[in-house]
Amino acid sequence: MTTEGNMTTEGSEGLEGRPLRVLLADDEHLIRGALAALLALEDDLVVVAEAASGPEALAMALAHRPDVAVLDLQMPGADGVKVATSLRSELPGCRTMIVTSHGRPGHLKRALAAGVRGFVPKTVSARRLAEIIRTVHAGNRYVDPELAADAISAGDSPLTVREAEVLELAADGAPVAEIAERASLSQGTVRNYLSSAASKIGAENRHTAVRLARERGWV
Amino acid sequence: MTTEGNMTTEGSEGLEGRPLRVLLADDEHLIRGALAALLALEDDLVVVAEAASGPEALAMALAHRPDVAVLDLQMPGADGVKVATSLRSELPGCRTMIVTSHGRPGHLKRALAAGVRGFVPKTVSARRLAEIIRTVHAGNRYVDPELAADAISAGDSPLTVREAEVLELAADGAPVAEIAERASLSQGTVRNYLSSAASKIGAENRHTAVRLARERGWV
DNA sequence: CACTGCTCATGACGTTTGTCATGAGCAGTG
DNA sequence: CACTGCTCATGACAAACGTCATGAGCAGTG
Repeated sequence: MTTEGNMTTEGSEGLEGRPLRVLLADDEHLIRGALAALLALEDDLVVVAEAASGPEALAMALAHRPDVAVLDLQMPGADGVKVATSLRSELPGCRTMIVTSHGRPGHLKRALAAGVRGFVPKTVSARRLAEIIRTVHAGNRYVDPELAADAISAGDSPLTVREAEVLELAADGAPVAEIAERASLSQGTVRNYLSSAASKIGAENRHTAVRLARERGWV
Repeated sequence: MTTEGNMTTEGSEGLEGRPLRVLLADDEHLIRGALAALLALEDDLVVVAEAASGPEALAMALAHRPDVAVLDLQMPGADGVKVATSLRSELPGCRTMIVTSHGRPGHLKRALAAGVRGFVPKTVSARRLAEIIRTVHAGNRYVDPELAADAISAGDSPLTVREAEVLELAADGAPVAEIAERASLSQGTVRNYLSSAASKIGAENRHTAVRLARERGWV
């Protein structure tokens, strides 16, 4: 029922002698395999490589030189954006796009800065994903409207580099002393950064500040 | 390599006139659709319903009366375990199983207590998932070995009811005063509970305590 | 060059936590 | 019934934390 039949519309991109080569990177076997199966139904697409981690995705990309790399945002080793950044320099001809489960606004900015040309949540249908892959391959960009709206409403991070850095070190609930050591800063400085970051974010303490910054993709 | 070839052993369940009816619930369209496509390849399985949220899963189950409900752990509305609990009473003939992305040990216990008969991470292959669906339908249980090992090593929660309760209220970084108010306790009592919980868990402060308790599924 | 903003630091202050001792009331168990 | 363990509370003390004022060095901008 879910698979509407327009199987007849084959080779819409015209380059029938050279199908669009896709790399699939996602740490969840089940999803990756399922995705590969669905994309295989599109006859102008061919999945030439699969990867389950960031580094593996990179290696596979270099080995198989796909046209488009579809990267999961959260993967062990290196996340999708990091992989995209590496690919940009090491395999410039390869377009990159990110798929994500729970899209935080900030990641979109990071992704676009990394040269990613597509950014979609996993709530899209496979049919649509295939379309977007073609769009991206054609050199255009595609960003999920809802994700884009979120990113705009979340706005830019008001945090300075160090503030964000220190806040991130505070993420696991470590005491100031430990943060100071890990950041090679004095405890006083750490407290100052934490304090200003929290007040900028509008949080009462650093822990809620961390949470809010996470939600807005500022860390 | 992972797919050992026993394709020839078809119809192993014998009931060829009555294929195994499956309900699929996952909030991610892409994954759900892909999964449905993959399961459709197994000729003794048929996906009779799909749902994108907890309540929808419940409604769909009651409407289509599947043999097995495959539920994602994290869904909007009500999580997989809650749906399983409801199904247990409202549709006793339906076996339930949970698939999860990032399996926390504690969920397994909750799931088993809710009468769930299968618990697998999304890292399994579709072939294996199909096998497990059959296993579950046959009345047996299947729990991913790695997840089971994690659950065992994480052990039982050492926290008392109130300790866990207060810890949960502390989850979003709220100050003690707010926790006390929300729990209708004195601030001193809250601090005591927080303190004892943290020391039981082995954390230096309540924030890491919350994090660790979360990881172990104790909250 | 003056100006602004980020970085890093110190010292001081009051508040919030974590920790400990102590005790009362109230289940459930042997 | 004695015992144990959970619940809730209070008070007190030290340590950790948040906040503010202040200042030096250093990059980038107009």
